Amino acid sequence: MQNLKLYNSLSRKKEVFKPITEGRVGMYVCGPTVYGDAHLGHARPGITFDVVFRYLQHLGHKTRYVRNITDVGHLVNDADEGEDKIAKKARLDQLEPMEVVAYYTRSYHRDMALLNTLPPSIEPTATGHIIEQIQMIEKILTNGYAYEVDGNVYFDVVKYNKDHAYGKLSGRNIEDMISNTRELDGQSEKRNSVDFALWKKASPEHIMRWPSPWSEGFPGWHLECSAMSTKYLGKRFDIHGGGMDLVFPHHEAEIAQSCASDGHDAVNYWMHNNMITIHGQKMGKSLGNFITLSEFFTGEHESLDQAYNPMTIRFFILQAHYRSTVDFSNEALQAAEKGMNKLMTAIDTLEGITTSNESTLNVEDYKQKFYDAINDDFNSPILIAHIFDVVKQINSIAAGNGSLNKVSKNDLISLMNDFCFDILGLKKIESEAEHGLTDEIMDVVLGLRKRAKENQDWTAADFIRDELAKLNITVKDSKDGASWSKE
RNA sequence: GGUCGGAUGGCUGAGAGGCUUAGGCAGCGGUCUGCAAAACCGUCUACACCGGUUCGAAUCCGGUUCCGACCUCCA
Repeated sequence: MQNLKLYNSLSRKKEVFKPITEGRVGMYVCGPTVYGDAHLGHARPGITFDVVFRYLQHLGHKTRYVRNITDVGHLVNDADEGEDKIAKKARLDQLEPMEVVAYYTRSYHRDMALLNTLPPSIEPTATGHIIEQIQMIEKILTNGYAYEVDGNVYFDVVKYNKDHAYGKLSGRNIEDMISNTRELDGQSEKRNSVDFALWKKASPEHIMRWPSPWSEGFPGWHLECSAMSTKYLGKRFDIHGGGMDLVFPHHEAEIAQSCASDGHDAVNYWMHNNMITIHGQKMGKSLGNFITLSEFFTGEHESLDQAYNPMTIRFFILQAHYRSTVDFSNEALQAAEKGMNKLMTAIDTLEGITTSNESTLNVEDYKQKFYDAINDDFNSPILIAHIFDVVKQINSIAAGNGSLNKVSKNDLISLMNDFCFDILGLKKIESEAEHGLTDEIMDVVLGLRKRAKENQDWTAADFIRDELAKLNITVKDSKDGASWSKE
């Protein structure tokens, strides 16, 4: 049994992970608001928690991974009245709100699949859980931690803070917040500036609306995650994840809602991934400095020198620890691309190594190092460093400096498969458009070149290689003959 | 202003009191090769600044400067 430690944002310490129920893990991660194409920033939690999900399963935990799709409820700040982000986008595009939602949900799924993230076990939508949200509001009202004003329901943060600690996740105290929060128009009906909406009455022109005991309207910003995590994972569950930018107010509000409704915290471990930066600044929707994932995949963006394979993006993100920022640059991405190719080539090389009786490589040592790295709060950069030690060993052995016996070779293959493919979720970049005949044609071409070389006709041999290079086909000569690879 | 985090070699990114010169990319020298490519062997550049604690500090403490995140929607 492996001793997994993870950093809990709530305690600000690494803690040994212990599931509430032996052998089973519940994990909730905040998903996207589907009103635009996913950008590089969305890839971070997608990949971070994909590795968590994969590793928990690798350890034998039956894991339920819930990631929501927010298709209602977040308000745009520049609207006079709280206007729904998706409703606004819909009106701009002259579309039905659900049309916008469906379009961007598909786009998100496509990008996440290209990044080789496993689909979550359950992917609930906010609009599909209006009833659950209303029920939760009723419970909070009954418990006295919310109040209604003119069809709107607000969470009473000040009252809640008397009985529970509001702000414990983000390290804030309520007095500072009250004195620091500026008064905005239209908030006068709240008892305190720190209170937040659980239910909002829809203005006449507002498109997305549902009936409720208080008004025709829509649920507040933070409620969906509380309602849906409770529904699918229970009143107590193991891990809640999301981006660091959600710590306040979103996750703080979630804690308050759960506690106000059920009397205790719902989450045992809070995990937060850090941001991706560009020129040292957070890449984000509001700053407008984001590059979408599909732009990365096609290379169609003025800041990009080239197109990047989704696996390059994945590897790039995994080369940094999830709690550190990663700075985007073409240089960094190109370095990741080369490193990734080197790793994949070495895995192919390993399969082809001829075994001998002796083994100069101790697989168990590396196995232990691999597990130690991933167990230490998912330290993927350290894990990758160890993996590259193995890459070096593989290449050394292939070059004749060392040997591998049959058992070690098989162990090493399965170790590399487990960690590179199953846990880190990398996959080989499949060559595009296999026509079936390609291999045969290349055999003919390389056969011609071989004959030219035998005749010492270097001009012809180099011509063939150069022309193939123009098609992004690299020819490598070795003692056993020539091999080729695309891109 | 409040809360929190960061500053590491050409780039990127780990580490967190003494043996990691982490790792990747780039550079340099060599081996191999008809020449390349790949690979192998070897190798250079580092811990923002100033004090302090310690036998010993990139790592702990205090201060300084700079940067970032959150406090409005954000992954």
